[in-house]
Amino acid sequence: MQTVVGPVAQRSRPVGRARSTTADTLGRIGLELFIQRGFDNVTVEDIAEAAGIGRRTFFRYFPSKNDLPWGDFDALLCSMHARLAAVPADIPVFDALREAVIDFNRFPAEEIPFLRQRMECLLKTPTLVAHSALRYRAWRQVVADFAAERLGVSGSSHLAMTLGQVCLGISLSAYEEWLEDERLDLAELIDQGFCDMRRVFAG
Amino acid sequence: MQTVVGPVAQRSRPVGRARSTTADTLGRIGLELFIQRGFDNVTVEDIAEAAGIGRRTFFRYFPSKNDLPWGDFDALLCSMHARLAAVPADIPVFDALREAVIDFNRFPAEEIPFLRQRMECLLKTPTLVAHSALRYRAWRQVVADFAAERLGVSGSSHLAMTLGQVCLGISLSAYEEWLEDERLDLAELIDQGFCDMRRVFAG
DNA sequence: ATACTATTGGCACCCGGTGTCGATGGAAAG
DNA sequence: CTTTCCATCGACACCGGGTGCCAATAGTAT
Repeated sequence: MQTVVGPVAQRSRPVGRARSTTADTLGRIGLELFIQRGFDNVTVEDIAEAAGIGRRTFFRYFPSKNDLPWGDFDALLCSMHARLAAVPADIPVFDALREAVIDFNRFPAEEIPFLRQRMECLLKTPTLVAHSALRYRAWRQVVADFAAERLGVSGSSHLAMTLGQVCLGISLSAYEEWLEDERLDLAELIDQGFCDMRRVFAG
Repeated sequence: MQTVVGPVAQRSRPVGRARSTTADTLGRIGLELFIQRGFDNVTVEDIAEAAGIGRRTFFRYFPSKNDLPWGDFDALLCSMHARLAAVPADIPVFDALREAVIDFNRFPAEEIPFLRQRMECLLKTPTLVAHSALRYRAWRQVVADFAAERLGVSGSSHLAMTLGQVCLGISLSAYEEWLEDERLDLAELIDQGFCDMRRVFAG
């Protein structure tokens, strides 16, 4: 289940022709174009041309045009996994999830403007909204596995999977709200989402 | 935001050439093929041929191949809206949502086998999982609008949108579990999802 | 018979994505 | 320096989904 890499992963073996670019630079070039012209108004050929490579080669760095904006999703998954693992064992599950999700979505101030653009692209382009559903699946599983362990159930149990779905829902809702107003703070919105759900669900 | 219709909607005006099929029959023919051969192994041309129409005409009944399996989604939306409206005003929001979501997903026994096949197709075909994300948006909004009214906030407020996301998450999780075991009851799974979330979130 | 009109379906075309295969260019071995 | 090796590259052909265009079709109304 590889996300983004480049031909045959990055073995440091220096044999064969050198790669002509990296997934990272290709990703930046593509995202730049998406932000400027809109995802649907940029063809893969446009990106390839801007990067000075062939159209065919693009698909050796990204499995699809849709996969470009998320970049290295596996890294995000690892990040989320790490946040969850870092939560002390004596914290209740609700708080553990809340803390981890908030922490996962904390970014240094200088990255915020770029994050806004990236998420604007990801959450307002129908094609990408759809495609992202496939990526979210893996993220939910990371949450589900954690919740399962804490609650003493299987990682594929209904309870664990539902918690994964709910955490994702709270995150997405926070992002959508966040995109509506420059002044809002993402972490606060996520926290508010968790607390709102606690309030409504507790009656 | 039309989903499925057919050329120029169904005005009963009997002028011009008669339509050669309906979205409903076309949908049944297509779904049958998807279930038999798998979504990715059926081309639009296959469906058109099986229905005795041209490929071009298919796209006048469904905006895309992906839209076929959901059928008349607007009808589902209306159904969900009706369930929510039918819940007495003195019921707490949590219970109102739970009741409505459960009721929305209640089907007569004879439809269950077919529903299983349809949902199997919708939830296990990556292309359709992705595309469905676009449809879910409208469903969540129906939930959000209801929650907003009950809670005295705007339909686009963060709280209302989050409740929409969470209800959807609980539903999807229940469906995935349901598909794993023939003997499970969908309504019970959804109920369990709501109660589990109440339990975990209340601490 | 004629006029009118919505639907149809064929055609050309765009774009994303894939299989194939020869060309490329760089490191290591002779 | 030349040869060998080989991963990457890029061109080409091809497939399938989706769209604009337009003439042909098949009904009703006059």
